[in-house]
Amino acid sequence: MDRYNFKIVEDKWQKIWDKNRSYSVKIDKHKKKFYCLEMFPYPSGKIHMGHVRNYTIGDVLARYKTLQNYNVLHPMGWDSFGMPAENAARQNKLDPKTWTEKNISVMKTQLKKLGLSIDWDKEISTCSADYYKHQQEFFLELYDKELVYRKESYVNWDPVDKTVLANEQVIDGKGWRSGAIVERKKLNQWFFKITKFSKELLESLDGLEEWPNKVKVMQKNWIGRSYGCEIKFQIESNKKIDEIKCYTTRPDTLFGMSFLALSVDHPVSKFYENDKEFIKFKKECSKTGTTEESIAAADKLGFKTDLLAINPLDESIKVPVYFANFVLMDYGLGAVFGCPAHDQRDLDFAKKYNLKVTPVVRPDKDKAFLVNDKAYTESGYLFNSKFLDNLKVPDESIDKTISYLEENNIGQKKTNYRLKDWGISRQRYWGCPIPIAYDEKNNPVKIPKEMLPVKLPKIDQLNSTGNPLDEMLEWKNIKIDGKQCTRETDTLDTFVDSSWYFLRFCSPQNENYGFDTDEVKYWMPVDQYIGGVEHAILHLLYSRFFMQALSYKNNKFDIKEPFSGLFTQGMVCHETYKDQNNNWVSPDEIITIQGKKFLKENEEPIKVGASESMSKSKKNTIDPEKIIKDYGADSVRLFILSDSPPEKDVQWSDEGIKSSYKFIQKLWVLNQKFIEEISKNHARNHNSDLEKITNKFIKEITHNIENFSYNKIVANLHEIYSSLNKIILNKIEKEKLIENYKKILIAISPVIPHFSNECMELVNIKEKISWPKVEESFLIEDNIKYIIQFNGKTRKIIETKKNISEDTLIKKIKEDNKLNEFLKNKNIQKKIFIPNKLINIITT
RNA sequence: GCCCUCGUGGUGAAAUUGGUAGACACAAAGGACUUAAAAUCCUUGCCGCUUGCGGAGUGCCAGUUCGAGUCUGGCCGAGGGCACCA
Repeated sequence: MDRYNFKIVEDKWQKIWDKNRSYSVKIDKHKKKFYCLEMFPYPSGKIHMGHVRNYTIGDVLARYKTLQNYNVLHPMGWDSFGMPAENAARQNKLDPKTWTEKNISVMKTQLKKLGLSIDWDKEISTCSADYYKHQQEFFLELYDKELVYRKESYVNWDPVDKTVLANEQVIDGKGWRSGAIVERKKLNQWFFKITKFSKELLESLDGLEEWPNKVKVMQKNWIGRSYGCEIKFQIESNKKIDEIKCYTTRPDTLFGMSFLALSVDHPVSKFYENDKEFIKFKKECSKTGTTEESIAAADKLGFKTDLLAINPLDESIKVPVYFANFVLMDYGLGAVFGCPAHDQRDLDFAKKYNLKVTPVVRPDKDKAFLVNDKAYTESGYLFNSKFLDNLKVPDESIDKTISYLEENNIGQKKTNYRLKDWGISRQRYWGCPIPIAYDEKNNPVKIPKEMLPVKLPKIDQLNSTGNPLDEMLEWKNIKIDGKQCTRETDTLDTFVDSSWYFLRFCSPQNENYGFDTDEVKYWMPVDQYIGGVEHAILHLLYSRFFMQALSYKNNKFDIKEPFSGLFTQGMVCHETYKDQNNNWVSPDEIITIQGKKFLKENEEPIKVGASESMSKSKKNTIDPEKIIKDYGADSVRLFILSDSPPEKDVQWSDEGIKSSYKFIQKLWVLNQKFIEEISKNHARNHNSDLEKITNKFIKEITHNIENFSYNKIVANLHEIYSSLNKIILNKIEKEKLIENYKKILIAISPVIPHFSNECMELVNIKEKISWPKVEESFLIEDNIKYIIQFNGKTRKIIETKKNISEDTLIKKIKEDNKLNEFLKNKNIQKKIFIPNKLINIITT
């Protein structure tokens, strides 16, 4: 028998699919559509195992849906703007474009070797002007709808690299690349008004039934809605301040107020901008502003003003006003009233500055209650609160207090969101230029539509620091309507690129606009989106915002949610290895002798560490290209799906991939047995279990694909192999054998497409294939396995005819030598009889 | 601190509505074939007594039930998210 030569077979089928453009699709209104999308890759150089897993999961689904006669859109593109290209360009002294394009071509070849059913005619790349031209139009569209604005805001500034850093690029207060201490710098930045849609983005999460709950919860928390109240405080002062407004979720604790705290950036701070002590205090506050943990752990600091705030519920109570380091300007109103008894931060602050602690909520109505070191935040009843006394906290107390405040024009009910507007300016070269210029008075001017795209100027070599666009005077200076202007040199955050690419895939060549309305109407929304959970908030929230923004004031576009189904896959992990000096060692440098691992070089023993997600720094990566070369794409696909459910992490192992490879070889042997068997001319049997086995398999595999239980599909493959292998030489009727074998080959084709296509060709399946239907009639069992329990313990499983009566079953039990023993000298107290399943006999 | 998820053999995991716990694999051990090795095939979760059978068993402790991996409450542990959000 021949061995299965995956090299020849896989290459052959990939060429056929390419040549026939087998996966190119067009709108077909007679067919149901299915849009299957995996998060597109950043072209960093080579594909990694994470990509392999992501795209295999998507490909199984796309192939399955195609076999179910859906019109399947399964495209691929490149998220090709971004920092790694700039960094690589700086290091290697070349143009980011050259580097990016080279990577794309390498990775495209690699992806093709995985045998993915991708419509390559729809390939897009976000760094191409054909793509970002439309993004610039969208920017201007949102600008016209007042969903884009410019304001001064603080950024993380790396003074050495002269660039803005994202929060996650600041490690312990230092730039990740330069190591310089990051400064807080105020810059003019462009923002998308994502907060305008806070309510919609939050509330429509409930309609996303095919999203993982985890992701919805994360987005909910991120948007962070709270219900509360704005309260006006009259101020006693010699300055021109008459009132300060605070936001609170606990207006019912107002009688417990003992101070008012303001953010150092609060408008009132302008009265203190010449106060030396205040300037010193403000500086002190900004020092503790780097990592989030340090903020949380930081001491409460305050600066006492000469102002007094009047309690609006009792004008005789006057409390001091402080600036405090724990009050944030960009949440609520940048001012809070302090109620130490019922808020831990306020209590810490009050202790430090010797302020009054007046409890106003107590757990029991009539018992005395004191607060010592721990603020009381539980439910209870109001006291020390005059006319509010005895209200139930929080059920009555909050609403009643708000009503009172509203009636007396002191406060107003208010819903607040934690979500902040999306800052989209990046002081970077390799990104989409913002289509704006500034006139002589520095007012922003839109670049007219006919002057789009604003192309990124070519660059031979990036300097080591800063944004080269700043220095390109020829490019920067531009005349708009005869007026001399200067271009915006910031580029857009690359998350903007990925916020609408799924629309572009519907009509990637459309020139007039980012997408063709008919195409988008047909294909959108994405039925199944698949990617890593690390994008749970940013990318997925931004994309949802983009749909809100496009449909806002636009009657031609009404897609509010881009992804109706979402699946977040786990990571690919591998054991980690260290040598005797605790240096990371890569799996290729190791040999295994009798289950123990040694360094190839000098046979020094290796310390085996925990399995962790593959990363270059831990040297535990496995190169998919090499694995495909050694074992073939089908083996890799099979292994990456086996063992762990796709939403969990999977352990890569050498043994595992080898066993997948062997399994495909076994299937090949089986295929040869089949060919030989049908060529024989011997007498054949009428009866066989083949239909039962096949239909059970089809039923299970269908159920498992529908539920993303891909690890179970692999188990199904092993099971069908084993059952088929047992009966294939049983002289089954030829037609029956062929028909069932064909169904099996089709059902395994989404997972191992090259192999099954080759087999189908060899066994002469030529007609158009589609997903086999389960014929339930074959699954009806005549015999039933009865579980026989005594006192809840299973003692035996006996096979009987279907639908026998309880009495008949009892009779059978009494006839059974073993079971009879359990009835000897016992009284039957009770019987639980579940027809065709189980009997539980309770004896005493 | 708050929120979410998860605890099943040596390992990754199955168990669709509460009804045979450990499917399917990996590893290890033993066996078969072989002059030998590789490859292949078979057996093996634990504790007891020779096949067979019995007992315990799904992080821990209770509860509901004829019956709990699955449902309820409490505790312990791991992972993830948010974090001075008023």
